[in-house]
Amino acid sequence: MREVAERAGVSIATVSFVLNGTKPVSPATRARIEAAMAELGYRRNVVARALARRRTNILAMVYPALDHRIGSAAAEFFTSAADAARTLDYHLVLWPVGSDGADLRELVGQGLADGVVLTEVQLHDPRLAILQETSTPFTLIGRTAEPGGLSYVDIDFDATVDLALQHLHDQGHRDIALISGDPRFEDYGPYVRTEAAYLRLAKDPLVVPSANTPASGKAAASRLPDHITAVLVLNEYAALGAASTRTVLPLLMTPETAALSTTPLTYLRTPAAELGRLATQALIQQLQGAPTPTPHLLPATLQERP
Amino acid sequence: MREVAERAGVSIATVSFVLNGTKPVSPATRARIEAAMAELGYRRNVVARALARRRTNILAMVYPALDHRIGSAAAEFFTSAADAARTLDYHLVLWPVGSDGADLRELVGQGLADGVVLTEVQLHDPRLAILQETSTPFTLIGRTAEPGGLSYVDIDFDATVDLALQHLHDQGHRDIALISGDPRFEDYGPYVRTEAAYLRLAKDPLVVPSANTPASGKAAASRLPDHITAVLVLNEYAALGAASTRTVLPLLMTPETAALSTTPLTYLRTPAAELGRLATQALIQQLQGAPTPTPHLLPATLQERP
DNA sequence: TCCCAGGACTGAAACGGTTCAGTGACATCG
DNA sequence: CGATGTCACTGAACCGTTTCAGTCCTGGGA
Repeated sequence: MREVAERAGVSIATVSFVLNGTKPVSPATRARIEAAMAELGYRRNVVARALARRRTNILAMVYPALDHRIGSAAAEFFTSAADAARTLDYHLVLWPVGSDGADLRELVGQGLADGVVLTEVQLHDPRLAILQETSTPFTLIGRTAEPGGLSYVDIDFDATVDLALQHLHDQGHRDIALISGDPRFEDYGPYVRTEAAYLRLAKDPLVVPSANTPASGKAAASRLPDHITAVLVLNEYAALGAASTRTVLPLLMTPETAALSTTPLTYLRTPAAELGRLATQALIQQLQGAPTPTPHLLPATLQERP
Repeated sequence: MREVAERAGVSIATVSFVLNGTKPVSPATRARIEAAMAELGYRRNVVARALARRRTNILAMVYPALDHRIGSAAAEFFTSAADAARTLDYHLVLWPVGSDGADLRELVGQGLADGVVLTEVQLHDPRLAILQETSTPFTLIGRTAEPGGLSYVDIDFDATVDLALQHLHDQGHRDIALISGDPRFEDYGPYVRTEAAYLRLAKDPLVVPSANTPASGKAAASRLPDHITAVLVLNEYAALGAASTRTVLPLLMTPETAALSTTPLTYLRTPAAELGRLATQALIQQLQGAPTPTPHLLPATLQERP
C-alpha cells in the first residue's frame, strides 16, 4: 500500500480513502491511485484491515460437522446463507466444530468471526451460554425451548402440520398417523414440536418412531394398523421408504431428496433456502446495530407431485 | 494483553512467550502470568496474531457450493479434512465460491487463508491459474488432465475399476457394462478416467450414460441388452435406481448413500475420509516448507453386503 | 483586497500481537 | 578476581491497515 502511495505521489491515507470510499478524493488522484494499484497488482491485506477496523466481515456458520454428516437441508442453509452474506459484503464460511462447544469457545471471542449462525440447535443447547458469555452476536437456525429475546429463524411446525393434515383431509383421508423421529433425540426441536403440533391437531393421533433411513421408515409404516390411510413422515429418508407401502406426505423434505424417490412424490418442502437467507440478514442487521430483530417462522410449502 | 502483563508484573513480550512457548520462562513468572490471564478472562486476538506472524493458521476448502449442492462425498472430505487440520493446529473452513473463480481470486492473496484445498477439480480448471499466479499454496482433491508437479490426492480409478471387474468376474459375470455419468460433464476427471479405465480393462465394453438420479439410473439399466449380467455404476444415486433391476456394483459410493438402498448392497466405498485427511496433511507439509509432496492415489474399497 | 469556508490531502496514532537485539544478574571457569 | 556464559526478561520495531485531527490551497463573499 505504501508502494502504491509512493507511485501515485500521495499518502497511504489517501489510498485508503479511495479503497473504501471513505472520503472524497479528486477524480485525478483517484485515477492515478487506481492506475498504480493495477500496475503493482496490489491487493489489500484483509487481516490488517480487520485489525484496524476491529471487524473481519466474516460470519461463521457453525455446524457440528465433526459429529453428524452435513445433510441436504444443512447444505441448503449454507448455500443460501453464503449467498445472502455476499450481497451484503460479508463472507460466510462453514466452521466445523464438535458439538460439545469446546471448539466453539475457541472460535469465538478471538475476533475472527464478527458473528455466528448457529445450526442444529437443541432445545437446551449448551452452546448458547458460550455465545452469550462471550457476547458474540448470533442468530439461530432453529430455536431453543425458550427462545424469548433471541434472534432466530425456524420452521413454523404448527402451520406445517396443519397444512399437511388439511391437504390429506382434502384428499379424503381421515385416519392419519405420524412417523416421527428417533425418540432418543428428545432434545431436538423439530421432532418435539412436530409431534406436539400433530398431537394437538390430529383427530385420532397415532405416532410411531423411526430412524432416518428408508428401511426404518418402511418398517414403521408396516407396523401401522389397517385403518390408517395416510401418514405424515418427519424424516425425509424415512419417508422414502415408507412411500413404497402407503400414502405418505413428507413434512420436511428437500428437492434433492425428493428426486431420489422412484415414484413422483407430493411433499412439503423445507424452506431451507429462505431460512438461511433470513438468518444471515438478521445477523447482519444485528451487527449493524439494529435492535433485536424479529424472529421469523416459516412453514414448509406444499410441493405437488409433477 | 498489556493488562495481563501489568497484573503479572512483566512485559508483554514475556506474556507472549508463555502464550506461544517461544522462549523459556521461569515457572514462577509463568504461574503469575497464567493466573493473571485466568482472572482477566484473557483471550488472544487471532487477527492481531495473524498480522504479526503473517499467517493465520486457517486453511480454506473451496467448494463451488454456489453452483452444486454439497454431496455426501464432499461432506466427508470436509469433515475428515477439518479433523486432520485440527490435530495439526490449523483450522479448516469451507469457503463457498462460484465456479468462475472471481470469488476465489478475492479470497486468495489477501492473506486470509494460508492455503487452499481445492475440490471438484476439472480436467482443465481455470482456478488453478489463479492459485498459481497468486502463489497460494494449495492441494487438489482430484486432479487436472496434466497434474505433473502439482500437489494432489485422488481416487485411483484404474485400480478401482480393476477391483470391480475382478470382483464381478469372481462371481461368474462375464458381460459387464458401465453406467457412466452425464456426458455433458466431459471435463470431469472421475467420469473421464473411469470410462477410460473401463474401456481398457473390460473384455467387451459397453458404456451407457446416466444422470445422477435413481430414475435415470434405472432407465439406463433397462436399456442394456440382455446378455449383460452385471453393471458397474459410477454415480451413486444412479446406482440406487439401477440396483432394482440388475446386479450392480456402485464404483464410488458413500456409506450414507448405501444406507438409502432398500436392499443390502455390495459396493465400492469412496475413500473420501482418507482423501480429505491426506489432502490436509499434504497442504500443511507444504506450508511448513516441505518439498513437493508426493501425490496419493487411493482405490475405492470393496464393501461386501452385510 | 482581505477573510473565511470548505475541499483535498497528509501525518501519525492506533489496532493487538510477535520477534529480536539487548540488558542485567548470577554462576562458572581459568 | 576478572572474563565469559547463560538465563530470564525487557524495549521497541514491526505487521498493513484505518481513522482523525490537522494543514494547505482555492474560490467566493464582503
